Amino acid sequence: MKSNVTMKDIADQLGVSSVTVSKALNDKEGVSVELKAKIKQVAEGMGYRYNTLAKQMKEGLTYNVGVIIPERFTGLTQTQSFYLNMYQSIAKELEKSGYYGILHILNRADEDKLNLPRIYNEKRVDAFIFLGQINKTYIEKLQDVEIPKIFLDFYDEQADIDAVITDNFYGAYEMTNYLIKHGHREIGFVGNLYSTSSIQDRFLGFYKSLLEHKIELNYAYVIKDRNEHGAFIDLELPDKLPSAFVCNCDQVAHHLVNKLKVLGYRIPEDCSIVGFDNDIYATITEPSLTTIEVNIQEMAKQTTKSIVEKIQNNNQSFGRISVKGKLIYRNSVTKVAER
Amino acid sequence: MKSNVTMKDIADQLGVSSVTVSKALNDKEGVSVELKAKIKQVAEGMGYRYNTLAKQMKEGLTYNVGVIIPERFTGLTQTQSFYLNMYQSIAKELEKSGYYGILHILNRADEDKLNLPRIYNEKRVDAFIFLGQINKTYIEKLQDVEIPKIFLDFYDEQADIDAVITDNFYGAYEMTNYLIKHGHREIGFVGNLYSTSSIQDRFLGFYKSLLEHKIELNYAYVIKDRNEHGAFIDLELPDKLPSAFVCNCDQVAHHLVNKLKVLGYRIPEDCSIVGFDNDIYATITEPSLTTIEVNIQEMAKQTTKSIVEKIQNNNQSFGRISVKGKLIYRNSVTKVAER
DNA sequence: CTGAAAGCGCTTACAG
DNA sequence: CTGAAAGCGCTTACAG
Repeated sequence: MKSNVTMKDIADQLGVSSVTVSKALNDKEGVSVELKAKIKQVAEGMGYRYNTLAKQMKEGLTYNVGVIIPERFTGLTQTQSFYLNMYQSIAKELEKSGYYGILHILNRADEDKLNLPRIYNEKRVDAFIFLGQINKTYIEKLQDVEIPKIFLDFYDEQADIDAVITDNFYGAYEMTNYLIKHGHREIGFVGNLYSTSSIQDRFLGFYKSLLEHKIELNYAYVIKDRNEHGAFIDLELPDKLPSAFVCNCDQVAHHLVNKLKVLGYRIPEDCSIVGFDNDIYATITEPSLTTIEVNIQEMAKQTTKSIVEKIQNNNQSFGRISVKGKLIYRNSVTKVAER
Repeated sequence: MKSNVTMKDIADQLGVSSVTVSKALNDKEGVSVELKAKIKQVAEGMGYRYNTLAKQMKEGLTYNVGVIIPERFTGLTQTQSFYLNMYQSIAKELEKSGYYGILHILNRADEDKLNLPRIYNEKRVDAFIFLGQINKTYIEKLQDVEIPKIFLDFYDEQADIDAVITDNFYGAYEMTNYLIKHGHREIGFVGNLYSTSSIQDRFLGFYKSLLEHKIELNYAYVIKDRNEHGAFIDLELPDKLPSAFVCNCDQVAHHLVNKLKVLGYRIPEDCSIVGFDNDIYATITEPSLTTIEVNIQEMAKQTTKSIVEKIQNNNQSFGRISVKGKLIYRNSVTKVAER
């Protein structure tokens, strides 16, 4: 069980050349069936482990993909398991294709100073997946990056970079339709419209539903949930509450429900509330939240498929892929009360 | 900005040798200050990126560490962000030392069939961190693995493999002391004693506290929380409730609180309950849970430091490192009621 | 201070 | 079917 057994060692053992050993172990043409079997058997016996580095060097490919998550989405504060779950799914999918995902947390300083990850400068990865919205200026800086890259869970219209996103627009649209079907006409939205493209699109889907139903958008009902750094802020409620709120995510819906309960409102009797994401906050909220489930696995699958294709086919562009979510019906919505 | 600029290209550009370029870029001795500056400048100008593969191959080291998490700890079911958080901390720490963490989810089939991860057979990693308890037989199989390895968050007495764990024993001991100080004499424990070493140690810390206070252990108060596959089961409560329960983790404490509330008990007035981990379940439970905070960052730091040392110093052994947790006081404990 | 030579462990043409 | 030669992009002695 020596650790540094090479093909040459196996070759010497059998009195053949290392070329033949290479062919045999890789199941390539040009080795007799018997010799191939013999070689494999000896390799096994000698405890041979294939040295990927040599192949990588020959090809100039690492078979690693960098997955970059901005630090602000990863705080050790309980939340955001969404991104880690996504990373996990990606790691699994990549492995199926013979690739490996290297996680890099992009800290705020590097993001501000436009420092590219070291894994890039050391040629440790063949491509990048950016998971979670990054700064505008950093996105511009990415023009310099000469390997394939994909945005995941956000996109940028300026930069011509392929993206895989959840169908935020349609999800919020469907959700709002659902509320309207329940008689709601005064519906608020909770989220900072200038924070991320996801929130923006969810807002626009919400707005589209209002437009279709000829319901006027009341900006007094649009409530900011976070500051420009993405940190949650205290929710400022309007004097008069709408009969329902569409929240841009479950966590904020959770905050809102708790805040309203403290103020003496009953949910959903006095106010219906819906979330987005179907993360842990959807089920721990009392009442449990009607929400949109993001299809993490499908998103990971699409992302992996696309990035592998880009690596193998000359970085071809595919544009933007929207992965549909699914409406999950729970207990935070009721028919609008007669007033 | 050609992508495949090599040291040779830089050398040719300047009419020097690639050896000199190598020395200059690595800040080694033997290049004049002016030439070094010149070389660095030209490298920058040509968009040179260092090719780590060549160095890796020369050294026979990848500077990658495999982090293995058994699948059962990662289910996409909301929970277990603990392990992913730990992985994230490890990835960060490794990067500080010039290493990168490759996540591999060990699925049940591979675990049962004793298949070693492909990253091992392809020599893609220099060492392994096993995060979360694995099968006994798989642990035995690890004897064959000829690179450094560490167990994280569990250990095995048979296998002589170094481990970093949270101080389960002392944490539960302290917690139980705390309950006893509040007048509790009838205290239950919730957890399957045969499931993991963590649960066992927490139980034993709990038991030590009872012994020290001359309180008899009542097995009717020891409640199983999961089956042998680690899946949670329905909690079977004793006919007469103790005045307090030490739960082996926050999630189970959360279940227990909810179950007792449904049965009409008030927490903590009728029964005090404490958890372990200080994960999201500790704060979402109503009342919030008094618990032990596991120091994820410190554990990640110790693990990384140890594994890097093992890689660099001939796999030297360091035994077992216990990282102390911290008692977090919340609202799920009260003085025992007079009966 | 500078560089020619050899080598890390494979694979890819190409020749026999 | 089998193998000698060259090369992937560096670094490490060693010589000048």
